[in-house]
Amino acid sequence: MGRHQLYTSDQILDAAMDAVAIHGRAATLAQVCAQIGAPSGSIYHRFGSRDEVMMRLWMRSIHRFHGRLFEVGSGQADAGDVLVTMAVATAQYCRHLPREALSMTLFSHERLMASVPDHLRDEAGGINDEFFALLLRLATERFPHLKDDERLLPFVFTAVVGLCYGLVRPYIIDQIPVPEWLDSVIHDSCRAALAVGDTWQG
Amino acid sequence: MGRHQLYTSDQILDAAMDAVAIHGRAATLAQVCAQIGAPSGSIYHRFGSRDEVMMRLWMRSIHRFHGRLFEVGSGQADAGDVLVTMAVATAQYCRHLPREALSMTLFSHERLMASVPDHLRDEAGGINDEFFALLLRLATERFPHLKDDERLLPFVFTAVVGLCYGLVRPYIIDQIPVPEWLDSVIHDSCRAALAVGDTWQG
DNA sequence: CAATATCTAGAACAGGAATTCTAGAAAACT
DNA sequence: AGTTTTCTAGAATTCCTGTTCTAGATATTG
Repeated sequence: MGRHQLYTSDQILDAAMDAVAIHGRAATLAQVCAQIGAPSGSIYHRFGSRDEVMMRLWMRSIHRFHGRLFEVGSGQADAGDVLVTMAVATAQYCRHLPREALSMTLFSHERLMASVPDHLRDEAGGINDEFFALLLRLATERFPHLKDDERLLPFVFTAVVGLCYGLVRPYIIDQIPVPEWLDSVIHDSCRAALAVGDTWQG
Repeated sequence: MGRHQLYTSDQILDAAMDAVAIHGRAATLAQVCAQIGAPSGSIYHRFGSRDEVMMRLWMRSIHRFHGRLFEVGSGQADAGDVLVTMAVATAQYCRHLPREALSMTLFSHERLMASVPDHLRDEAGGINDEFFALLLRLATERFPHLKDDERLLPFVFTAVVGLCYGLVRPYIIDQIPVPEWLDSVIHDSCRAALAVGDTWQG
């Protein structure tokens, strides 16, 4: 019942993604509106605030990205190989979907939780849970001797996601194509980074 | 002649650095003023605009950082070792001076040049020149077979600065201490990243 | 000491952004 | 058809920020 939506939520988020690509992370709601040709009222009817629009965009990008990582990370190969493959896949994902990747750079998870609308706090806070669970499984398989070491998850996250994301980020921000040769750099440096864990005492 | 400065330019930039640490990169001039207890007029008497304050802060941080890298990079050791040492030194610099490091994240060099006050354009545009010259010297020494390859500088910059900076960045942004173990991760992964260049055709 | 230059002080101004509000259009339901 | 619900439309409002402006304080110069 009721009138059909002229602009779906996803279309609005797409517009926000475009606006961010053009005007940077400080993109204005007016700029989002201009991007899709919608009046501000329609957007406020769907989202509670500008912050919520940006937050929803960020969360959608993270979810899609995690979806891709799950595809890669669910393989049955050796855990070490899977981890390296995930790192390379991250680079490829960013190369193919640069605007999605750009949207992921909107917030840092920490600073985010400081100023979230309440009704999004839980959802935003737990956004990494599933992914971290997968990562922890692979990590303990790869580094059984660090099973109870609290550095394990931060370490593996850094070596796989952090390293790759850090290398790709400048290209994403400046909207320059991610060069192909970066893949082999990521592959080798990720493998080397993981190998550091082999020298640690359990 | 004239009255003494109650607030030096450096003090104002320090205040801006604090404001950014507290309120993020969108910190307001009013927040900068509050940080040092100065009225806006005093700041506008020294700097032409808010953008110029932030730009000057960014440039000061970059210069100080480059100064540190020059100390490390001017050693007489093997070029490959020097490059790896520079990467590790970057991490250590960020650990010891996290607010300086945070100020460096204010802009990307690309997006910067889009909206610089004219009288700062030259200075801002050439800020990396000296450092790139050093890097190019080390790069050609380490990879003589890539002397005329245009990928050389981007590649080495990525493997040394980009990789390290990418790994450290999340800690800097979230103002979490950079863990000690990151140094060995950076050391090994930087070395591995550089080794990729050995496989390239000149 | 007068004159001048430099800086501090903070009120006043202008513009823009987020948000709210009211009216109206379009579909679904009875 | 009439009623209700959901959404569009965009003008109006409020708040806040960057910037300007004028007055006054403090040092230097002759």
